[in-house]
Amino acid sequence: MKKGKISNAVIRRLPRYCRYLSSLHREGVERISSSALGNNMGLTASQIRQDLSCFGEFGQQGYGYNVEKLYQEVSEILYLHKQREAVLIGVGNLGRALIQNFDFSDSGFHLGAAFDIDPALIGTEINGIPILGALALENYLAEHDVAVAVLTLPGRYAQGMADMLMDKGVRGIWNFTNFDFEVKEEHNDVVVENIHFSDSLRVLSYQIGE
Amino acid sequence: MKKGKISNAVIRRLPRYCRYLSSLHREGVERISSSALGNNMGLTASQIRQDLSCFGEFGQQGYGYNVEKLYQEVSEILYLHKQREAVLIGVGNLGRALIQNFDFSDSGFHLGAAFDIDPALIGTEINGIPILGALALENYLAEHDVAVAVLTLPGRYAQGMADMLMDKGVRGIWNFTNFDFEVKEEHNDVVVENIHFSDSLRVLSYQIGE
DNA sequence: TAGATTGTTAATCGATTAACAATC
DNA sequence: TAGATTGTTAATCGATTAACAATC
Repeated sequence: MKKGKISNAVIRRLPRYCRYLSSLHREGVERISSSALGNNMGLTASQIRQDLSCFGEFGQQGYGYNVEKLYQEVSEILYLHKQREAVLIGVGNLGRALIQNFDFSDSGFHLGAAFDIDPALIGTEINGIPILGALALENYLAEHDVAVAVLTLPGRYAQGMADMLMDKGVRGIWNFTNFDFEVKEEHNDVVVENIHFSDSLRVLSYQIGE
Repeated sequence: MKKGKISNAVIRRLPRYCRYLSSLHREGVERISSSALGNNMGLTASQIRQDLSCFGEFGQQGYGYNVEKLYQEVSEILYLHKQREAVLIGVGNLGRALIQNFDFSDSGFHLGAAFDIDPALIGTEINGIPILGALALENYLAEHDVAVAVLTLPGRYAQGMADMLMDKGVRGIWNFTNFDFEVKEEHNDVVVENIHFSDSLRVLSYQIGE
């Protein structure tokens, strides 16, 4: 798996490849050409070959790609087979939805604990995940190698929480608050992935018009 | 507000401009130059001026942009002042989270009703929004001019539901299922905006590595 | 072998950045 | 007026598409 500098555009397509390949595999499809996959996904064959060639040579002339093998390759490129530690901060409706319905292990993470300030929640479990008090967080971070924190707390707490998490060595933040927090110079190796619901709906609003 | 063909890259930045301008306005900032805004947002001054010039001339030489005015302009470009009708389909954890916590009117929509198949939910209200039975949906769509449907149901129902919605004239679908449904040729004017949680976390997974 | 399809190099297209005359 | 900053045109950079020799 060679890696030069992979462009963001390519990286964002990888999870889609993953999903399509997985669904082809489930349907029992054994092999697929770049052009067939392109038709499926609304991409050009060229683009798919170009994308994949960033990471290696996974196909065979005259044959195409073995679906299962390519799926495995892309999964590994994305590190989906790992089990890095994650915590979730803010057990409101959205936090609870993620704890109950989202499969973290599918994306290479193990959700070890969730944190909240509500005394009624602290000490309980949801879907087998312990809910701990916010005061226990720093200690938890010191004792566990937490790679990623999921931020599902009210936006006004996002900056302070993010600062603390980064100071404590968290390497990635999956941010669901509607706030783009600042990342200090010293933490510019921390990866932030934002899911801004309202930005998404506003793009839809623009496109619908009227 | 002139509009040629606006690129997707530009459109996706508009909601961010909106958020930053709104926060500047709240902080009492009256005017801002493209370079100052660029520093704020991590963009170049050129890019900001280029982006805005797609829609008109909102600045003034030697002065910059009036924050409040520009905010209003961008809001209008995004149609945030409208109140188009929306429905939500699938009142699980995520659906409930959106109904309770998400401000649709902030993005130019009014959430008129939510739909589910759970008899325990049907007939109740959440946050003032009536929860109706799935069987009532077609009738509801016939009687209301529903612009957008929010899909928060299990992925296996996404395709069937999307087909029905598009047949009934819905113009946009905000898709939270982890499934990219097909859009029939006859509906290629329907706008689909996907929020794929797992794609997002997998990008984070890739970037974190190890 | 002939047909299919890859990986890669070259060509094109589009988006970002730089430069600058216009002007507040 | 002098300084600042716009909107826009031109230059650059990067990403997508096309072409094709290599080869299964």
